[in-house]
Amino acid sequence: MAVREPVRRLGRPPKSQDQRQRILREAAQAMATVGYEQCSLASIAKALDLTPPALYHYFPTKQSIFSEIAMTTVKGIFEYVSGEIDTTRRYAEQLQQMMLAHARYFDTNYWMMIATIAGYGGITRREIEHLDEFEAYRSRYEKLLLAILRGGTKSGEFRDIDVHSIARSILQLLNITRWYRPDGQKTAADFAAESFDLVYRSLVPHVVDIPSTTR
Amino acid sequence: MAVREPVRRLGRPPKSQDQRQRILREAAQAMATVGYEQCSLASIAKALDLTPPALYHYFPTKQSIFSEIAMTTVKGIFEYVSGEIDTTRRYAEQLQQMMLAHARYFDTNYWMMIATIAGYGGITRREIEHLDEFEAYRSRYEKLLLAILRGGTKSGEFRDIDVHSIARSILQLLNITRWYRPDGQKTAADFAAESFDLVYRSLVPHVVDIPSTTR
DNA sequence: ACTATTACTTAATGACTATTAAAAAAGTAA
DNA sequence: TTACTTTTTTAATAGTCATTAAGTAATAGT
Repeated sequence: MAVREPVRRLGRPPKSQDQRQRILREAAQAMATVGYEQCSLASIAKALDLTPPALYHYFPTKQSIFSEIAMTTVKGIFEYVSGEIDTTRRYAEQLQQMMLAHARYFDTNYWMMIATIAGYGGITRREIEHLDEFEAYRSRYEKLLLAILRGGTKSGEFRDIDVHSIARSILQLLNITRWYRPDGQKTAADFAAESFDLVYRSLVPHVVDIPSTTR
Repeated sequence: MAVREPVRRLGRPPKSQDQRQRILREAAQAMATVGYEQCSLASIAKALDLTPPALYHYFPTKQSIFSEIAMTTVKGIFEYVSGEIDTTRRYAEQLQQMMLAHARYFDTNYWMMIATIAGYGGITRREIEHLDEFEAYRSRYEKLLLAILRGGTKSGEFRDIDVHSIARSILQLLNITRWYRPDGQKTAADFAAESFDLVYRSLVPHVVDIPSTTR
């Protein structure tokens, strides 16, 4: 280990809550970048000019850091997006509002979102504290989307669709972790607008011949 | 360490190539299930009734096992899918052939596909041997899709689209690692058929009013 | 039966990691 | 200055993991 220069001492130490937030933000970026398992507490601590045990003053375990990131994110996106939908408007417009709001949250909470998706998603789910609460928010989020799709279908605004199938596709289109980069030309909202365009054109009731399956 | 019962000795040892394949298949499932970093050589070896160092008789490093999985997969899907496209047909049908073939490959090479996507994808790419060759296949695969979309656009079969945007969306829809489970009701081909329906309806040239953006 | 080769084994190594223990430093309030 | 709390440190622990070293058993060719 290289010799460390004397640790920076501010005139007064930052308030506990500030430091907690700094740790969460740094951890989110680290976990998003290299994944939960690969991200060591040492790397997080180093980025904050701390030593690993210092983190234990704020969080009991590494897992609890991730849990807080995931819970904050799933709760945050649900509350933000549901607040952005104007239920007095047409369903198509509600769907647009939802997709764009989702993308805006993605834009402004990029690392937290990626860390959550990367850490939570995948095939086998890691042990997450408050997993049931997490799932509950996720489920409510999906119901929000399903309600819009059902409404539009019943009112005749959309063609007769399998709402679960379409909802799955929409969520898949919105989770653009593979393509979106925060330093790229397009914002997540740009991608979402394209996705909405794709979906909306497909939902409009029109008789269309599908090529016969050639399996 | 628990005492191990005497190691099983087959009448004759399996041929080298068979054992290599067994290792690759077992490793793919392990990596797909828990992720590359979390999957230990010990767990792979144990599932094959071997000890970890035995794997080094067939592969020089853990990374090389993943590399072979990833290369086999990306090469395999490209060759299979490109062979399934009948370029004498209409572009819509070619697109359908491509999407369904992709899904069929997904169905029959499930663990390899998931291991490849999970291990390769994500934000930061791990060091992969022959990364350039891997990328080349991936790029050719995307070009296959772009060619179909461009053809359909120029021939007037599709409306005037941003082919890159649509291609991105289609690939996003096809990589259904979040929803598809091999033990579920629907096959990957079922999901792909739904996705094709969604995309195709959207590509058909029709003037459609998009709700005014409410950003 | 002898030899070379293949396919493994046991045992050890070194690196890394989350976490704990105990103490030092810094800040606050009297 | 003194006592107390908060924050962070150094040092140690216990575990896991990929990888290496060196030897052993089984097989095939002669």
